[in-house]
Amino acid sequence: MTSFQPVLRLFVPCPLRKTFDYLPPADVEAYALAPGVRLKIPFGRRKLVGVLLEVVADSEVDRAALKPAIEVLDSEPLLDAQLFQLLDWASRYYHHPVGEVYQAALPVLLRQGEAAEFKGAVFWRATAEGCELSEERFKRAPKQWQVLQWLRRAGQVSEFELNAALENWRPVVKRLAEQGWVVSERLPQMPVTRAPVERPALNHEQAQAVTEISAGLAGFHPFLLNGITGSGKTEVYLTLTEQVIASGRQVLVLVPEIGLTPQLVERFQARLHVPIAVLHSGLNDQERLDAWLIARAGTAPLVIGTRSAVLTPFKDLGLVIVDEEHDASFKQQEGFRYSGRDVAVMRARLGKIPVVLGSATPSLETLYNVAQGRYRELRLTQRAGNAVPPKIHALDVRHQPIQEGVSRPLIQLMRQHLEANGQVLLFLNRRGFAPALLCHDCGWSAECKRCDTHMVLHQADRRLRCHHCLREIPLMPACPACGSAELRAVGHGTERIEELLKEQFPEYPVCRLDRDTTRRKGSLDRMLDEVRQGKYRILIGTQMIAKGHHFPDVTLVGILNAEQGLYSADFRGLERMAQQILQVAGRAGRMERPGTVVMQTHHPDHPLLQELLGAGYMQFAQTLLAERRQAELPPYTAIALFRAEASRKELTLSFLEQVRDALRATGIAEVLALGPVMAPMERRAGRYRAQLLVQSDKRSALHEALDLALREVEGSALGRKVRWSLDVDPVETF
DNA sequence: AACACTATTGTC
DNA sequence: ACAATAGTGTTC
Repeated sequence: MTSFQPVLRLFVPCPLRKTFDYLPPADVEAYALAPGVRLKIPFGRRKLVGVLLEVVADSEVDRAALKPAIEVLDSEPLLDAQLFQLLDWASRYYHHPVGEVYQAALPVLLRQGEAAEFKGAVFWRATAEGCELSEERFKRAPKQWQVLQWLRRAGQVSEFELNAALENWRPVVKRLAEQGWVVSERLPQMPVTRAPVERPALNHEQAQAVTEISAGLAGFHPFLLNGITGSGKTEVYLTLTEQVIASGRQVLVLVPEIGLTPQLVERFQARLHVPIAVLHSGLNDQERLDAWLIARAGTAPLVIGTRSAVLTPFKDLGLVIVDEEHDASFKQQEGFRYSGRDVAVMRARLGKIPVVLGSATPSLETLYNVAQGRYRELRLTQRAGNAVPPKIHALDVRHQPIQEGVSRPLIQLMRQHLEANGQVLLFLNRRGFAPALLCHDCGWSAECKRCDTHMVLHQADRRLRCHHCLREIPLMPACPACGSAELRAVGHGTERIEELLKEQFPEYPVCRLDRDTTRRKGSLDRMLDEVRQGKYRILIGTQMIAKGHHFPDVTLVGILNAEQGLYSADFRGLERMAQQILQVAGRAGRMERPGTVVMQTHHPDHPLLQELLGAGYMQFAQTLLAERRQAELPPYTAIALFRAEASRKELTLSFLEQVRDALRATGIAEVLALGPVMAPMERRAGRYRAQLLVQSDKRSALHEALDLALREVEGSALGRKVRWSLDVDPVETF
């Protein structure tokens, strides 16, 4: 029997590597439907929202097995042809089920079938009563006063602007609204900020960079903007963004996940008189949908966002900027494991527009692309105002009395700087009080029951925590093995250093910045403000302080344990260490007085460390690249990693052996399957973890082998018992 | 993944 | 005898 009714081919949000065919809903003319519209469909016993890929004359599936879709949800396609191309590429490149890739491109509310309709922006304004209040009333509520002043000054402020400028402003505004001092209304138009702007003059290098990039605005041109901290990369972004927006096109700025560097957003806001859509993790579903919709409609000429913003639809995208391109947080670490940076480059290629990758410490991948002539490098080597970049000194701590992780010479140096009225910043990438608890009498140590790791002592709340599975138990008064009371904290975390510093420098207030002290929303911002206002003189923190934020009054930076990167099991350990050291070093000082940066080390003679501190990052990176070439590691080869975990060790291993055998059975000689090996931390959260490394010097061969092997492995019985994933271009190899 | 169906073990 | 539950199969 033949039927002339056409068939709808859909992407369905489920982890199967295929599309699904449906009949059109009753009374719907299939050929009138454009690819990119959503449909509600029955799927098994559930109802899901799928995205139309195409309308086809016939299905390979038996027609009798086709179900009709329930309803069409959109009159216009949500995703355009170019985004289709991008998502299709991403699903093939990362070997991730298409349906889930499409899902990742839609805001939650659209996945749930909500209407894709922008209902207008919510504006807040001060009431007559609110306008009469004086600062007196807000002695105990400075945040409320700040917001109220802003609303009074601006007349009305949209939630987009509030989102962009303030973290966690909702409770503050809610308080004001309860008092009847502010009210909100929904207006159909988008906000436009006013306020005069100053444009600082560009130095020669900045101007050169702008000229070169804007000469390439009409086509795909990838650039590396390689600029040391303080060299004014942002000014280049701003100038380019102004140009592109003036020409009527949109700009996408991607930033790593670091509270979205409010400072960066502020600078864009102060400069551009246009609505900005900000996309970050702090938005609720409605806010996220609104931002997505105004980007798609073109109402927001500028979109600033983290990783997932690279999948946002645009009306007319003219430029992509990826700030801090080396940052590992551009790589999604679960599910659809894409790299926001790499997808951004592909997006620019498909859109025939330039992409600017900015960094003070570019990734080896990007430097390699420059060396290959694929990316054009633009360097910014001068700090604004002719400031000198800080020199990093290695402080030999061998044979030095080390008190709680801070050596005596460093303590003395701190005292000098504090007495000279400077602020001091210490960097230690380990939170908690001590990374281990040991019984001095019998040698027992506190291990996590579910992971192969020590429990970390958190002294302040007298608990032991596992930083890998989040399990926690109260601190025991005596050794559970021998009953001795001699339990000793071994090693140092930020909490312990804080305690030491308070003891050593009772006259100087100490601030600790780590995940434990900034758990509450907005508290990081508040503490950073207090630091900048000089409320604290000594700052101790984890990598949280290394990114984005700048502390002009800091004159001394002490790096306590960065050298552990020298022993990292991960092949990116050294690269990461170098980037971290330079990022931390760049936090200090202002133009007139560059900061002193001191790094404690047991290996002052280590050739790599000497090269980094002496010759600088670029030279160091060349050495690392040579090593990578020797070891046949990325960027000289392409790698992918199969990870597996299961409650039984043999299960994970035999699954990965099956994958390995499937890879070998493809007969593709250029592809090597290495392993499986157990993860460095074999057991985590009670499950055994292992991995299989797949490597090839031909990326196409790697993809082909992965495709074939996946087909083999996917339906296997073992594959269902084991939790597994495939990570193409992994940034973390465990 | 989410859900349902089937075989299996545990419990009164 | 029945229920909690581990193992399997299916999704146009």
